[in-house]
Amino acid sequence: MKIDVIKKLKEHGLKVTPQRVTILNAINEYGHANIDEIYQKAKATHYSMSLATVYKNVTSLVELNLLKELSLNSFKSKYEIVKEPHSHLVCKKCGSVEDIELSQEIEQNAAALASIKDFEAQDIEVEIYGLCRECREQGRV
Amino acid sequence: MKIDVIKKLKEHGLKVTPQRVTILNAINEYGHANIDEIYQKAKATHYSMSLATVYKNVTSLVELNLLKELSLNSFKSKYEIVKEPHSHLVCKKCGSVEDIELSQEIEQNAAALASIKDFEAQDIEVEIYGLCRECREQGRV
DNA sequence: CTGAAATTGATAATCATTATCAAAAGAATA
DNA sequence: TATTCTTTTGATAATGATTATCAATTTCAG
Ligand SMILES: [Mn+2]
Ligand SMILES: [Mn+2]
Ligand SMILES: [Zn+2]
Ligand SMILES: [Zn+2]
Repeated sequence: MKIDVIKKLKEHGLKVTPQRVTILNAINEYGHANIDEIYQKAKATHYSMSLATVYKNVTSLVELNLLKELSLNSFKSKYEIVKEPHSHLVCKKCGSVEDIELSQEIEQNAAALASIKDFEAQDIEVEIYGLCRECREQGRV
Repeated sequence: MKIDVIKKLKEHGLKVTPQRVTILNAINEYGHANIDEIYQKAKATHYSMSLATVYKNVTSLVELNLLKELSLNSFKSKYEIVKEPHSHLVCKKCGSVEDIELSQEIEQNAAALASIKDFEAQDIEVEIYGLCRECREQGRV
């Protein structure tokens, strides 16, 4: 899936720097990537890329809601480009993350329960932890 | 809710030390607590408690599935005593965590979707992020 | 009770993230 | 295109969080 990164940056009032474009493209290629993965891939394209620049940009892009952070048990947070709401399959062994679309009933059920508790629900995170096919096949338990 | 901590420890083959008992009681009182909260409360009961001891015990208790870790966006992980599966309301402002019981449809829906992707689902995490009543009332946006 | 094995507390080492700041680059404007 | 103002970057220092180390202490099975 191709993303018009430059347009996205302008929409959010951020200057279009080659570093930012590279970082967003790196995340987009991975689908879901942690800071180190982003840094490594971005560095391959843009040699002078600094780790501090990756941190700073990822943080501000999350605040601007252009990136979404996935806080995972046992692994460093992964980041993805914000798109339609969806859920994730997370492998406990290798940490891989895959998108899935959970039915909308859940969102509704969740929103209803939240309001009963007088809680203003804003977004729902669903992560299914388990083992991916590759890890099961390789007997990595 | 009272928990028989000593019994739990023995069941999991861990030695019953006053530090462990204190740590588990601290978590139980909070319901959901991060490392620092556990440390502070435990220290109040057991003066010589070391932060390293809290880290070591929490880590091993999570591995033994006696504690569950909640990895949250923007806040340090919180820990809770493992009980029946349930979901959480997480306030983006104050970080408070409250239990809710989502319908079982979700578990089933999730398990079904996971198997389609050839993924062996083990446990599901649902966090609803938003604003708690207290934070809304105090106009903390 | 004893003694082997596990645990603890103190703290050093390591790893992750944020802060600092001078130099470089983006973009608005003339 | 040149000027200027502001943001961003890269290098690295500072801070914060977590893990490792290890001698002393404690648990608990026998
Ligand atoms: Mn995703
Ligand atoms: Mn809970
Ligand atoms: Zn895997
Ligand atoms: Zn709140």
